[in-house]
Parts: sequence; C-alpha cells; structure tokens
Amino acid sequence: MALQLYNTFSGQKEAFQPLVQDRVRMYVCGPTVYNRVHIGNARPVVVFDTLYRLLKRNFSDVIYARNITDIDDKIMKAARDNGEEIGVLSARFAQAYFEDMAALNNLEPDVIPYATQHLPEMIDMIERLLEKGHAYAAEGHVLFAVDSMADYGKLSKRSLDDMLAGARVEVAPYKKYAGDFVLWKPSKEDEPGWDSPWGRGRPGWHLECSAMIKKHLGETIDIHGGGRDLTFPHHENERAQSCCANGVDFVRYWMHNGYVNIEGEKMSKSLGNFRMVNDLLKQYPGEVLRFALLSAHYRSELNFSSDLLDQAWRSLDSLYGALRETESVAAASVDLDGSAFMAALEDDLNTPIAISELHQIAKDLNKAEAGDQAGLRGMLLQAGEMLGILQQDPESWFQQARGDESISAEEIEQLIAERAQSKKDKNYARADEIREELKAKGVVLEDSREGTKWRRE
RNA sequence: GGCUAGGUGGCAGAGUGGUCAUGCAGCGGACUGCAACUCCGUGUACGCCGGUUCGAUUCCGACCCUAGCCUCCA
Repeated sequence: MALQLYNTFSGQKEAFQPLVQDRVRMYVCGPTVYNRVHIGNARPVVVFDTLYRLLKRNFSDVIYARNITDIDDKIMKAARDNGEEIGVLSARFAQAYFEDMAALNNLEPDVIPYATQHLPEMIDMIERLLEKGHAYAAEGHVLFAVDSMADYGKLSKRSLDDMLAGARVEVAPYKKYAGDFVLWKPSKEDEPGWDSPWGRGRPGWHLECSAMIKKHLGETIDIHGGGRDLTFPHHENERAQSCCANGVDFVRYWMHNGYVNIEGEKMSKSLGNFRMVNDLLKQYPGEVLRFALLSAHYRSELNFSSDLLDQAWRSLDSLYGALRETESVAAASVDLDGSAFMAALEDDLNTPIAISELHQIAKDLNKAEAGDQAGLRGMLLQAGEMLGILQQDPESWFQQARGDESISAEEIEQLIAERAQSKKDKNYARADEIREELKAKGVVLEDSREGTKWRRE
C-alpha cells in the first residue's frame, strides 16, 4: 500500500505524492531554547523521526530539517534572569535538547538551521512582502496585513470574522487590522537586535521558519510538521508569509501531532504541569519513553502517567524476551514490503497497530521451529528499527538498572554461582533462599537448560 | 461567546455496519525441584436518547461530558 498521510489542510487522509518524484523535503518546528524540554516537546520529534525513517526507506532523496529558535523574548528574559549571555544560554539549552532527543533514539535531521544565522534571509523576505503590498511598516514595526491574503485562515479553518469575534487581546495601536502579526519589531538599546531598513530590531517568531525553509528546502516543501498548537497562529502565519512572498504553494502536507496530557490536561510550560525529558531519563530508559510516545496514534492525545511508562517497559520486556531467547540465531534479512507492519505504518503512521504486529511477530518467533527463527528474528529487528526500538543487546536490556541500583552484577553472578552449587547438592532450601534474596533486590532468576539468566525488574 | 477534536472492557489503545484488535494487569491450565520466561485458555467494552437498518460501538439527529485553539506554547 502506498503511504497515506492525514493533511491538516484538507482535513483528510491523502495518498502521499512528493512534488518531485523520489524527492522529499520535510520541515519540523524545533524548540525555542530557553529551558529544558518536556516530554510533550519530545512527541513531535519522535513522531516525525519515525516518519523520517519511513520516508528514507521509501524514497531515495529525503531531506529533513528541524530548526532551533535561538532568538525570542522568552530567551531574552531567561538570560536576563540568569545574568547570562543570550548566546551562551541558548547554546547550552540547544545542546541539552540534542542530548535528550538522542536519548530517545531520534536520528539527527539532515539540516539544523538556527534563527540567528538567517537574518539576511528574513529581512529579504520582509522586503518582498512590502513590495507586494502584503506588509506595512509602522512605528518601527513591520506587520503582515492578513486581509491582503484571500485565503488567510484556511489552514486553521477559521475566518477573519471568527477571529475578531473571539479576540481577547488588546490591539496594538500600530496595527491596521486586529489580526495583523509582526514580521519585525524594534529592539531597545539593551535588547539584542540587527540593523535593518526599518531600524535596529529583531524578527517576529513566525518569520524564521518561512525564511529557513525557503533557503534549505525550497519554496514548496512536501511535509511540514509540529504540534497541534502550532496550527494557529504559527503555521497559519508562516503559510501567509511564504505564499505571499514566494507566490507559490508552500506546503503540500501539513501534519500535526496531538498533545501529551497530564491528568487529562495539556502539558505545557505555562501550566507548569510538565515532565522534563531529562528527569524522566533518570528513571526510565529513553527507549521506554519513546515506546510510550508511539503507543498512541500521533494525532490522538496521549495521557502521560507512570502507569503508561510501566506498561511500555513491560511490553518492551516481552519483545526483548523473544530476542533474548533466540540470541544464538543470526537474523536473516527479510523484506518488510507488504507486511502488515508496514501497512500499518503507511496508513498515516498507525504506530499502535504497528506495535501490535510487533507482538505478533514476537509471538511467532517464540513458537517458531528452528528453521523459521532467523527470518522472524530478522523481521522483528528490522521492524523495530523502523520504530527506533529493539536495537539494544537483549541481555543488557534486561540487566540495566531500574530505578535505584541496589546490587551489582558481580554480586548477582556470585549468588547465582552459589545457587547452582546448592542445586547440584540438592540443597533446594538454600537455592530458594537465594532466589528470594535476589527477588527482594529486584532481580529475577530464570533457569533453563543452558543455565541461569537474570534480569532486573 | 466563536471554532475544532474526542468520549471504547481494571488500565493503555486500534478498528469496524453482522465470528477476533493488540498490549499490560487479573483468572485457570501446561511447563518447572520451586520459580521466572514461554505457550494454551479466559472478559455481557464501545457516553446518553432517539432514528435509519434484517442488524449499529460503527451511519444520521438531539443531548450530556471532556479537552484544545481563539494569547507564548510541541
């Protein structure tokens, strides 16, 4: 089956057809680096990383760009509060972001553009918008005139009238129309700024993505992704800027992931109910976090809880269990084409179905005759790789620390040796005592003909 | 107030006009010195009320509820 993607713009699933055959250009909105990121910020990264893996498999020329917003009022504020240079602060949090995302097994995008490195491109775009009558300068600001664009609001499905009706914000005096948004704003002496035809200032938030997309991916790209909350105003405004400046279609497929919720409420920095990726990583392997994020369809909301993470962990245990049992078997290379697993992924990235197929493969592998193991093992590993999971050595997966480390691997091995001797001596009382002792410390023993294996739980 | 999603078994979470999601947990059994793993079996689930239909969780309408956007936000 060909790849189907849900397009926010049309409101339905569509067969994915890149603008140029075999060539895909994808852009995903990255973080504003003024803080550590929370698990909600990680969701689009994991979702679009999975899509990236799928695209790379199906198309020969794929370029994926994800930006870093390193100039923004929130960054300025954080720097001021810390008494830190803006550039130092943003570089620090950008680095932290890369580390967190790598811990979740995300591949690196092909291009990571920084806003501050694209000022000429942004200024150029503003000039084009002014020339074409889509923008106007007023009191040191440059604003985009939304009523100069016939189908403004089409992406987020709202009309100018609706927006005015619901407007809750005071309208700045220099705006001709309440919905107009800032392309350029003046900077005070002590604020960072760049020289421009409109005086020293800095760009509006939406502009950077438009400018960077044009520079790195072209005027028309195939996929633009991000969280649902970016649909309006961010993506609507990006679209307005790019379409009006370039005069061509901007994005062919708009994709938006649902929120990560806590207790049924959106997790967000402003609500203060977020869970930092960095903190979660102290308690859970990155792979568990990734699996949890993929356990729901990307467009649905995902309720985040310790229960969810425990279930994700156990599910991974069962998949890794099948791999551990067949560790001596060399995985055969198999073709995933036409598999139910691929069909699920190609159906608008239906990862819950894909995961259920993973369980089916693992189940088959557990039951397989020796001759069938290589193929099934290969299938499980390759399918896992598409989702960015199951690539660790199974033995180390089971032996990794879970929460607080209480007993070392050496001590465990020592007790297992003692238990083996006790069993040989038919001293089952001592053998069971050791089992209990280890269990109390979170270590489970599994006997088999080949000897005793252990895992932490 | 305007607009948009959504309400599925203990939990998570797909999907469908008419025998099955799947996983986790639970229960019974096989296996095991005991366990664990694994395997087999096991659940009157689809917000409420009407309508269409031979038949609706799935289609239509009303209602209730929840979340989100309209302001920085993945």
